[in-house]
Amino acid sequence: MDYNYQTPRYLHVIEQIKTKINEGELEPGERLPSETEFAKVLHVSRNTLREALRILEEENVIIRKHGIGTFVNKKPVFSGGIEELFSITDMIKREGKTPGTDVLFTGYVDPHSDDITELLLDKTEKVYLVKRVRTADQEPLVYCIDKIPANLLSEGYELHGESMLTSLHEDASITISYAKADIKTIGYHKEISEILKCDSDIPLLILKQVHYDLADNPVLYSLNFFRSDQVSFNVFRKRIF
Amino acid sequence: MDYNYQTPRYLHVIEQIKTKINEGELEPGERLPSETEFAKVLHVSRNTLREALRILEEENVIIRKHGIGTFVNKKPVFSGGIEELFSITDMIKREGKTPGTDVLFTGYVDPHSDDITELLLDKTEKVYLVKRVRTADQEPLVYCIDKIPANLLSEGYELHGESMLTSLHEDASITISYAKADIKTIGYHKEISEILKCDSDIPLLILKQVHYDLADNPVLYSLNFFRSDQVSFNVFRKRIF
DNA sequence: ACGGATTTGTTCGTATGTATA
DNA sequence: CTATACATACGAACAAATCCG
Repeated sequence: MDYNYQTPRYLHVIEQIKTKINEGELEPGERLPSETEFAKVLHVSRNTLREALRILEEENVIIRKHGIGTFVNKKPVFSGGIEELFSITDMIKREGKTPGTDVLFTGYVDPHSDDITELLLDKTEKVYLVKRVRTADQEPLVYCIDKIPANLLSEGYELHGESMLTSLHEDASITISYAKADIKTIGYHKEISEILKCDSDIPLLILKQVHYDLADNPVLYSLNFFRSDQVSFNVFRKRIF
Repeated sequence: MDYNYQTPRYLHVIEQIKTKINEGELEPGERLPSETEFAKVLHVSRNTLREALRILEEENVIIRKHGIGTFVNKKPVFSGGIEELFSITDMIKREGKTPGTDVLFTGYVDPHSDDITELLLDKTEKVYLVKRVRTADQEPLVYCIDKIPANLLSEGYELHGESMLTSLHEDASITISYAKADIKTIGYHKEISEILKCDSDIPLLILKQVHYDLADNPVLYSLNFFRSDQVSFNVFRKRIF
């Protein structure tokens, strides 16, 4: 056998499989031929095919199930048109999944330096802090930290329901009109990655937001840590001449 | 000494230092007191201070120089108001840095399956491929892959200058009016991370864009891999009721 | 409840091309 | 040029999970 490594064979296999998916020969959810069979069809060894499948699984194109088979992924990647401010609850519903919430902490705490800067606080003002994990079909999707200046809330305020935006509107008469968002990423966070059941090689997408009410006062500072294998953000960018 | 481990002491130290920076007591570029001196001021051991400094360095808040001192970082983080479509050249200039480009490859190649999908190509149509590293003050900032359908370009087209948007406009009479962008992240890419001189623990921010001309035809498919310690994206999000 | 068939997961051995010192 | 390490490719055997009669 004469080899030609200018482009490795498994990359060709990846291209072939992706093409089959794009052309509809393989449809989302459909099972691929078994590895031995598929290897014959593609004229490569089972190992080479497996190397291609390994990468495609990493890219979330396929899902492999031990003892059952390999399937084309249903593109479940959450994706928001980010210019529109929506709640995470809505984002999950929009994908046809069921949103859930694990509340990890609620209470009034001293503000950090970032909080003071972003929410224009006094050092003496407390903030109402909520830490939650939001799930889609029981799977953890995003870790949320929300902070609200205590003086904007009535004494016994507690978050009700799942959506912070809705709860603030209905229970605290605070209407959020826009937010300034900052999108960043970190590789691994020993606490948060664990909570989201993320491997160390899956980075986290961070959405750091300051929300403003109708009078342009900052009322909610939130940090959302998304599993980056589940989420991407869309933006429509207009050219300004 | 009675200890209180509900929150570790170095976290308090981090807060104190960040507060000093936010309040202007420590200005960007300024040198911090020496570690021994600073430790006395903050009433912690030098070890505790060093743990705090280690984390602040990781967060790009300070820079430590062996034998010289510790300095407040100049917040050189590139940050784009992403709804506005600008060239990377402009983005770098806006930060007051000098843009540079290392061209790694230009030429006509067969399209991949993604290219065919995004640019609505035939399998037979070639694409003009450009791979570049864009630098700011000589430091690599972003790895760019740009693809243009060959049939949109005249025979001898070559990219001139630094900005793809400008070159397309002036040399190929193609005017880009908007783009659909997708923001993702990956943890490590053995080829690209190396080119950008990224450690394995610095993830890459990916801006995947399809650019359209005035007649809504897709004309440019580009992938930008940013060093995530240098870049974040801003978005202004409006609430839609 | 059991066993056999199917399928993916794991590991070994061998060989060849590529890159580096 | 040689030596070495590494990536790529193939084949084969067995383990583990699943399904079905």
